[in-house]
Amino acid sequence: MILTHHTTVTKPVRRTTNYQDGAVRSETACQSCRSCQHASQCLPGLLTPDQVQQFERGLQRCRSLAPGEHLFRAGDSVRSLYAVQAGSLKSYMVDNEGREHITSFHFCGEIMGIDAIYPARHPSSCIALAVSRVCVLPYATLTLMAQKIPELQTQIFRLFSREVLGYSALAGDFSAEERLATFLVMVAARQTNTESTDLELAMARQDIANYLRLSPETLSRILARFQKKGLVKADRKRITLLDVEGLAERAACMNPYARCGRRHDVS
Amino acid sequence: MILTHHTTVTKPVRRTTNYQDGAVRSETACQSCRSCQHASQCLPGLLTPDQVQQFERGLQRCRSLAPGEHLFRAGDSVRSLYAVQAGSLKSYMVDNEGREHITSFHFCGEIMGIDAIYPARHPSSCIALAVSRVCVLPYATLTLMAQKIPELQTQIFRLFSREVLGYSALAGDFSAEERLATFLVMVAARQTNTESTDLELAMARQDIANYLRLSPETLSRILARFQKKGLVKADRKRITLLDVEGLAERAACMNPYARCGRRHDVS
DNA sequence: CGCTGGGTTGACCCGCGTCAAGGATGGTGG
DNA sequence: CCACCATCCTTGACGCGGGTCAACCCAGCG
Repeated sequence: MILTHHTTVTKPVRRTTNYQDGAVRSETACQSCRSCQHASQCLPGLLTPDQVQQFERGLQRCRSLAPGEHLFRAGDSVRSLYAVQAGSLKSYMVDNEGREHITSFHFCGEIMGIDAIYPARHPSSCIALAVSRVCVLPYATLTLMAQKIPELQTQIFRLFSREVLGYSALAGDFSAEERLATFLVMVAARQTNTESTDLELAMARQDIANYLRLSPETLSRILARFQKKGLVKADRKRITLLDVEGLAERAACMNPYARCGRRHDVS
Repeated sequence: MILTHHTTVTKPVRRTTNYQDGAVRSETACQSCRSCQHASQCLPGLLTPDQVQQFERGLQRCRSLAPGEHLFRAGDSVRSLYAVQAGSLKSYMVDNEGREHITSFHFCGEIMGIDAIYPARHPSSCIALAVSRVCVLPYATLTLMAQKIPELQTQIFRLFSREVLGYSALAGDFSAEERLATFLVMVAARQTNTESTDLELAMARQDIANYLRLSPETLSRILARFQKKGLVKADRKRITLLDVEGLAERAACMNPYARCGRRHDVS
């Protein structure tokens, strides 16, 4: 599965717009959800073809980003949520010590900006890791449509829930090895349209380490250990999961995308 | 601010119901949202009095829980979400090593069960820390009402967003001291109806430590350190924040409930 | 070529966990 | 009312996992 800019990012009629903030952004007419291979994991996931059409009428714009380009920055007011159509991005916050904390990565079919709704401002910044394209989902339009299309509302709830779930998987007190294993298994599970265990990660080791609360050195060492044990094969940004079962074991089964679902009791 | 069972938990007409699973639960007619002091932080937050009345008609039941009683368990299917009306609860997951991981605490006015929507089963268990009462929000009813009352839908989105926000605050790579400071400041901020910095925590040190990914011993030591520095006064479960400003500094300003909102840029 | 920036590896060290002992508190029964 | 016990919390001694620092490697690129 390809996550980097090698993903087919077709570029339809482009126009540039001058925004209030002085930025010049490249936006294009929106791709049809019906032709989008990630639609089933995304907002239109539960909609009938008619409803998809109705949904699409509300979405006018997409936005293309170069690697390193910001989609939004912490402090920006929320006009829109965004869905990843191609490429991948990361959200991060900078604390008052100046340290960067990556809070999540965003892959195809995932929604960005959910954390901004409550405070009405983006608490985190979002930046493209590779050439990416995102669907712009004006928040006002989105809520209106969710009002009219029950299945859309349902799917929004589901995707918000998925977001919460993603956080809780790595929130616990796990060892470095467990966190990395969880990360690998989860990223593989989040790939749409493929059961492939061949990951082409767009982010740098540094970013993965930061996200997993590890130093790059530790990440490197553990990856080497996994490789020695035959769990993965890592060649720069291409990581192949050779033993998903073994990784899932090490992940302490905290991957909510593949949760076993059995009951756990505690006194 | 009182978080334990000392909170006034009035007990209206009670009835017991035999459920499919064999459990006998104590449920009572629902308290009116209009008489609930946490309503403004909760689902009815944005509703007009008329809409609140409409909303209340959809909610029939409350449920009372004794300390240590489960509201739901991991693996249960989702019939309802829940709102905390009195008391406090914790959500936890047990990994396949048998270790418990507390994913969040729930205080008055907060919604529980959000993480269960996507997988349609509860990934986590939820247990009362003190005598508590929760409003039962049948999921089907809730979505229907959100369809009819736009402001309710908006508030649901906001509260889901708040949930995401809560996770991201502690997700980063922070020191033990920073995490504890963040926790204290956030818990204080989450108290409804009071600006008090006097917390009566319902959970044991053990639980706080687990939630913060610390050993109880480390938690104890850091609390002692904070006390020595005059930041807090801790007497068993009663913790008084003496220097919120100083705590917020140490929290690395990652408290999303009191976020400064200034722009942070990274290369 | 040499430069640059990311990735890896090794040596060392520190923060926090672990283990163990010793309080404090509260519940229970006599 | 006190004796007893269980549970929770605190404190100290020590060890380990993972961070830090530094050197080196390696690919890509001008």
